[in-house]
Amino acid sequence: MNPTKSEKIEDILEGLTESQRRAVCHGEGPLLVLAGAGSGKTRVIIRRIAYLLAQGVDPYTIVAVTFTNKAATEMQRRVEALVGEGVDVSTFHAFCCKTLRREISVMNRDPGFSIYDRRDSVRAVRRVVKDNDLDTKTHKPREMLNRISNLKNKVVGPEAWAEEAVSVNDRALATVYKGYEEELEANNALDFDDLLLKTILLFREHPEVLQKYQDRFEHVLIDEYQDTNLPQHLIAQALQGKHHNITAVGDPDQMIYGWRGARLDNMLEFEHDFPGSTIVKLERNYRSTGNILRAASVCISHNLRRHDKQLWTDREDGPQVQITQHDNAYREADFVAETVEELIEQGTDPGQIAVFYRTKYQSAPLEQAFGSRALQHQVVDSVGFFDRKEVKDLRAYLQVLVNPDDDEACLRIINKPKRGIGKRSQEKLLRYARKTGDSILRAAGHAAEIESLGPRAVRAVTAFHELMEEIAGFEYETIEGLIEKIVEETEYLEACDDEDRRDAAETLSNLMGYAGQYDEHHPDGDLLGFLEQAALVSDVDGWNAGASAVPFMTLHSAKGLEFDVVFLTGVEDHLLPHARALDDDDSRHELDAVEEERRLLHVGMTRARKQLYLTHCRERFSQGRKQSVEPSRFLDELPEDCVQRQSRRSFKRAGSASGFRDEMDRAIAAKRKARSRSHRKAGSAGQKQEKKKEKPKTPEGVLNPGQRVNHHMYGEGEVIEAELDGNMQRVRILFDTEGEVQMVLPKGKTFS
DNA sequence: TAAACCGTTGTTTTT
DNA sequence: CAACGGTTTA
Repeated sequence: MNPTKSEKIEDILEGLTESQRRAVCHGEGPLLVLAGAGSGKTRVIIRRIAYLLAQGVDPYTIVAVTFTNKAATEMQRRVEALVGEGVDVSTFHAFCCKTLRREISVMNRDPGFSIYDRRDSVRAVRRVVKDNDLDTKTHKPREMLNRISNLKNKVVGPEAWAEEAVSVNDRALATVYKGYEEELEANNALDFDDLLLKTILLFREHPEVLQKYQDRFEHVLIDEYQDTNLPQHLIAQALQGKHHNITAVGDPDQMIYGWRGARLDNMLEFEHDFPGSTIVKLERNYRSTGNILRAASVCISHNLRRHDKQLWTDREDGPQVQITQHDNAYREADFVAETVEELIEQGTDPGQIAVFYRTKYQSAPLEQAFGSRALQHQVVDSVGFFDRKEVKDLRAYLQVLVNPDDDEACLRIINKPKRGIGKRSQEKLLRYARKTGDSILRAAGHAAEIESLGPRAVRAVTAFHELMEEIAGFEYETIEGLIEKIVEETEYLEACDDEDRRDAAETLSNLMGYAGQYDEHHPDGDLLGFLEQAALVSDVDGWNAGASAVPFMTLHSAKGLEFDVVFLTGVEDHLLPHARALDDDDSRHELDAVEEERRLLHVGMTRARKQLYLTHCRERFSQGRKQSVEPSRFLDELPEDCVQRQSRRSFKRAGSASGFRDEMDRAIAAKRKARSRSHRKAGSAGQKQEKKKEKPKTPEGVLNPGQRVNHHMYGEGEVIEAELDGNMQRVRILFDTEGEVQMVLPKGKTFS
């Protein structure tokens, strides 16, 4: 057509192999790309979108789906860089959310719906269980929600389940399921599963709506197809129903969300579900060195339920995979920090090193070890941030503004900060609201008419209602500004304990910062959009990949990423594979569960380009007790020629009960020393400390505000703030030349 | 009847 | 080790 077109297409195909090209240039009809780890699958999707656009396809007719928002923005950015125009890329949940906001009114639901996270859902289920006079001990809300979620993932609604339920337990579940759905509807809320499910129902019950989308989407592209569940598969199927141009990319060996309903069958039966499909296999790995790739391939080859696939590389062998054993998690963390320090000194960019673990709580010792060496790191855990109580409180205020029917949110904030509306009054309010069919907020407006409320409660509830009216009337330019106003108006911070206030203030200022970013990037965004984004974040979304800091993340979050150097910690039985995968009381088969854990390890290993470290401990604290642990059974399966095994255990000195000296020992010793010193100095001060509530503001003899320090990297500076946090002290130091730095040190440790 | 207190519980991974 | 639920206190 025009002269730049063929140039563009040449650019787009540049550097691609034959099979990658076949996928990128595929014409009409369904396409399945079976792409092994590191075989360039994301690249293939991006180039394929770019290729379609270069062919003159209207971006509006393309829908692309990724696993996380982060991957979505990244994909959009990279397509734009190639072709100069982007397409809309989102996650399944975000896509469904957008669609429902537009269309849900045909199902007689309000488009301003709230999105409930797991915690909100558990609370709702608990209320339903109680309302039905069921015992929360025998009918645990968490478990019931899990079962409900599983049913939703199988597209089994409450009515269908009620027909199937025979046993007492199952019938109770049917009751709760139905009640939970009613509760959601009354609150005008959808849970995560509903975003998918209601979209399916929308398409099923309103063919005219479905047709609109089928007409529109000439091309449907989906990444990480191995982790899609049944509802997602059905949505994909529905969307491609007219043009049949679906591209699904994935790797069955990287399916790690089976517990969330991911179905390998979506890929394995792709040809059946999408007649006339083409399959392209990508088996060449461009990412990892030979040793890493071979070790990972051998690892995954131990899975029985698997189609054989041989990944190959022509890259050099590189260093062997290092497997090290340590005494405990602190020494393990110390080893990681020490090695990272060496790597950085040798010129490795900290952002090209990553630390993975199976469970989030494993991050604590690592943070400590990195903090004490002043190594820049970031714990990738956005969801954790949005789970903080201050953040959830403020979000609930905003949520009630947007959706006054949301009783869950309203109950959360009705007495936060404390304003004299206790449990009893809340119950009365709730009962009244149920009776009249009003929301809690509306009921609060008629507090005086509720006979059971005493005069004091009536005053408190009315005051709350007036406060909410006031907030609803706020004029605001930015969401950041709105949050600030709410914090002021509610005197939220003033009501916090002295001890918590600093933390709360910091959390809220982070929230405002986040809101500020939203304001900036979404000039015409609204509160609804902000809340939606906050509700649908994934952990990695908050990771600043450009920062020169070592990311710490779970193996699940690591999917789709790659780094030069990878540390995989806690490779122990009961952690990886996790204990929950080893006991078979679950409905899922034990073998399946263990194989999923093996895939998880495989995902972690294949993230590494050049160097891979697998670490495990002899002992680990779990449930507050020290327990001896065994190396992961998976480690035995690795081929000896690719790995180097090493014990990094400390030897106990003869005659000494505490032979090895690690950070903990040193910290304890320093603390003892400090205490005895303060005993001498302040006489009874030490005894006071033994009493219940006398938390010392700053640790004795360690770092105190005002103190001058000298750090081996940052030089001289002054301590601004120091506070104890469990076994660590968090300090803020203003360095003379380097500016303000926050770090976490083991209790009792100074660095000069 | 609100709020502080205490014991028990259950602890993977996440859109 | 936290969050929740029940119990005591004021």
